[in-house]
Amino acid sequence: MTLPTPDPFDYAACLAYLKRSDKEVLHQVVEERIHKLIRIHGQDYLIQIHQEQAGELEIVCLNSSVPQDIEHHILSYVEEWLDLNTDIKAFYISVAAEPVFQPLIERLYGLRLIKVIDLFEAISWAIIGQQINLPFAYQIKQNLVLEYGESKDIYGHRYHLFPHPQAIVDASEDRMRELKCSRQKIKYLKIAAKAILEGEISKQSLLALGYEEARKKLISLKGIGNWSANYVLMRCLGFSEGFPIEDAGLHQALRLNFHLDHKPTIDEVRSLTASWTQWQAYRTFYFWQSLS
DNA sequence: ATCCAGGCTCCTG
DNA sequence: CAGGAGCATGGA
Repeated sequence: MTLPTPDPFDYAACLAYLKRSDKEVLHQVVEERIHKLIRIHGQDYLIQIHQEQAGELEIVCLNSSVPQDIEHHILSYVEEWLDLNTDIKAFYISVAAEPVFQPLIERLYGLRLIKVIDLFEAISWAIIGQQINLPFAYQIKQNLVLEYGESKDIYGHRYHLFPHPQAIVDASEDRMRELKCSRQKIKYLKIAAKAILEGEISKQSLLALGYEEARKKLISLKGIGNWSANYVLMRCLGFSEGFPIEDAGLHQALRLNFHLDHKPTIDEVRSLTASWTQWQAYRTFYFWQSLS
């Protein structure tokens, strides 16, 4: 299968983002090729993504043949994952008058906002990441995936899916504590898992609500505050207004790019980002990338 | 050692 | 309603 890529699109920048933790177990990058196990209609496909030539991605399924009617599901998955349908030139135009973005755009030109497709994974990742450093968050996520996620052995390598919500609902608290989740995180993860199982929230229903109502709906879950809600809105649901303004990484990036001598207070953050009235998600993502 | 991490809830005054 | 404690662990 081949997938045409939009202009601009920087495959190397995607790879750099996807490779940012060696504790990532839900995909791997091997010699410029991305490998990921995805489940479609209960069937597992190990897909490999590679850019053979500019302007298109080659997608191969490594573990089975792909039925005709599944092909477009896989292509849609990759399109959404790598955010190929967003007009990022419009983003560049929108920030053209703001000097702080010029070096970022130059350096990250063609970088797209990599998504987390699965809603439960996105919410869980937000909960896991609350108030701890990123390496530790990756450690916890890896622990949970290895303990509760389904996996498949293919050609001598083990590929994992993020845990199904039911597996987290059923999980013992003691075991989750051993896997480095705090008592709070355990409670919040179980609440989110239950909400998804019971259909109280779903990707489709949140998308239909629109940004502001979806934000409120997410915050109505215990353990999901403004930061987590906006994180999910930007990384999973694709809302361009998604803006986790309380984010510690964003604050560091603001300090760096605005050459401040201290980490900005929340009021200073609001002031520095007062002009961010559109493309908040991409602005945040590019600021995050400026740190690495 | 002390402080801060891709925060949130709950409790105070 | 603003402000602060507590949560839990790891890295700088």
